Amino acid sequence: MRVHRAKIRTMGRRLTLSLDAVIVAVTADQPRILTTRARGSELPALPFGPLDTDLDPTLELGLRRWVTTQTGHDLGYVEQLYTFGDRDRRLGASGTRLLSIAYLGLVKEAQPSPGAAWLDCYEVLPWEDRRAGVADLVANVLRPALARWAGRSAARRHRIDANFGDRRPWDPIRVLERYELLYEAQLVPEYQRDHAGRPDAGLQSGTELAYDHRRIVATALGRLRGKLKYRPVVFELLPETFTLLRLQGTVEALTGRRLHKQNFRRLIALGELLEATGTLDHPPRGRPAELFRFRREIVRARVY
Amino acid sequence: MRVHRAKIRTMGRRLTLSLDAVIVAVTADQPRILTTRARGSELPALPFGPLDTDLDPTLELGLRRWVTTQTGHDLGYVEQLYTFGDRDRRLGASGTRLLSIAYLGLVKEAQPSPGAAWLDCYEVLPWEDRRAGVADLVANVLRPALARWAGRSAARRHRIDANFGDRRPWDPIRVLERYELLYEAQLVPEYQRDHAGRPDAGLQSGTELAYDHRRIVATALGRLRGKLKYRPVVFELLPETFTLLRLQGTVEALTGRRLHKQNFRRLIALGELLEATGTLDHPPRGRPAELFRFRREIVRARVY
DNA sequence: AGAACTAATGCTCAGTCAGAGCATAAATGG
DNA sequence: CCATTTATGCTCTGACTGAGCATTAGTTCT
Repeated sequence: MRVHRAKIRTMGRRLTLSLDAVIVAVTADQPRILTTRARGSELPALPFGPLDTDLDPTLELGLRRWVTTQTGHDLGYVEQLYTFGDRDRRLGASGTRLLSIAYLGLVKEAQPSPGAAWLDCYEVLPWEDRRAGVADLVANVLRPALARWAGRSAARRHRIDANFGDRRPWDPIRVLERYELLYEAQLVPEYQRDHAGRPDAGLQSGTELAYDHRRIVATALGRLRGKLKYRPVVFELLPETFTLLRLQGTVEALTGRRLHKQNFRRLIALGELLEATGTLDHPPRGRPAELFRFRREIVRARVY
Repeated sequence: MRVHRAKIRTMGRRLTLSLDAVIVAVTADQPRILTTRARGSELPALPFGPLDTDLDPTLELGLRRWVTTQTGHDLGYVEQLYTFGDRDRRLGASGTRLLSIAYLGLVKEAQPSPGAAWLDCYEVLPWEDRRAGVADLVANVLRPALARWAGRSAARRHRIDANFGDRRPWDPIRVLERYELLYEAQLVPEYQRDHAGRPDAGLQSGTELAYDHRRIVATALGRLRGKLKYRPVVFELLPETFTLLRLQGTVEALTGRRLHKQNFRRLIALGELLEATGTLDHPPRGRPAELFRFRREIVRARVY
């Protein structure tokens, strides 16, 4: 099979087109993303593939095709995220300008795939996990560093307060905004983009990804958190049957927040999206929980 | 100035890259979009321009550049919408495959521009305007036609009910879903895409746009309606000072729904986004209203 | 000046929903 | 039987929303 890699040509200068994938799974109440070791780079990178103009009638089908062939994963839910095309984006050290159409894909299981590895989402964006309260990283590292960056600027202080302050309720959706603030404050470096300087030495603000892939992951997480509220996409990440606790744990993993158990169940009961199977799940200890199934036939608005 | 049009080349086959713009203004409580008469086509089309890989460091700046030079409009708020790249998308009758990165742009005034014309948004998507209740078009034309299309299919009936039924509350956000349902039911034709047949003769379901531009407009309207809820983007469409009624009228124009006047003002009063100017607006008749100003310095969540 | 008109503005009330907590039931292993 | 673990039922409160009633403040017409 001959794959036709799309190339963009501009008066002799070339652009390369790629379909990037943020493939998300949740294992043991921990969101993970699929990464590859790009050749040449020591940093993990998102998997990407070319658009084959002959094989792929649509962009999304192109993405599904190469993800299936390259990683063996079958994407359930797929959604286009954003198209990245800044001039700084290049493939190699002196490669062509790179245009990436990024997609979010959800998969059920976290089987390891050859040449790829699952990376904990909150290793990449540690400040986004608030399940155990405000992370130490935020309180002890990021806030002081941000305050240093802000100096006397009222605008900067205000922005920091809006994004990382304790006074306002923390909005899980605003992943990208928080990331961009940290980026501007030079606390999260990006390949080829941090002309303004390297981050503070010794400042460990999460695992770095190749290129601007951490930014893409931030976009994906924000979008996914937004979708959760009004679309039943969690079930794409869960097996056929599951307990309510596991469902709650998965939602918590994605939103990065703890939920009130009883209220969560109340919400579930109100929407009629689940049906009990009658079977029980037997954990090593404690009272067994009933297994539920997602009623795919009901596609209703307002889920969670 | 030499403009470098980006071309995508794939093993000899070319793709063309374009930056499409849905430029929205609101005049007299009516949302409008900027359209051009594309050469060769008798249908109005969205304006689009090339990415100049030399001039444009980012895609968004590329869009801003050509919109400013071609239409004379200065875009305030700009947001990337979606990248369209289906195989069927072509420029001319036998042109190259077209990859379009679509943007939404908001402008304050609706000055006419040379070679372009403002087109009423609800001429393109008439079923989206519910300010005067459910439009006649929906009740008398679309619903019967959809029912005919559904036949005995329970799934289709269910989808119709979810999108155009009266039983559920109508969700302004879901513009694209409604459009896609109508498209599948062959009630809104798309250039080069409606292989399955032309729409019912005599069925007037809004003004047709060239290519799949009506779909892009639907994407834009849905996104804009979504943004309104949690970002103060309305003010990009309003002059420096405005009355509360005008603000409400603009929001109503965009969401396609009437709002309760007193409740709207209550909401405005709660968020502290506006400040009174002390000046009064003197309409031809009736009590004058106070003019307000958007406090740009406050960028808070949850607005209107 | 007074009436008619237009729109701004103030206030209340009921319903819905989210957050938080109290209490109890059911199953398991020791 | 008891401790442990988790499921499950129920209540209370405050915030917000949708809807309506009532009044006020300017303008224009007569």
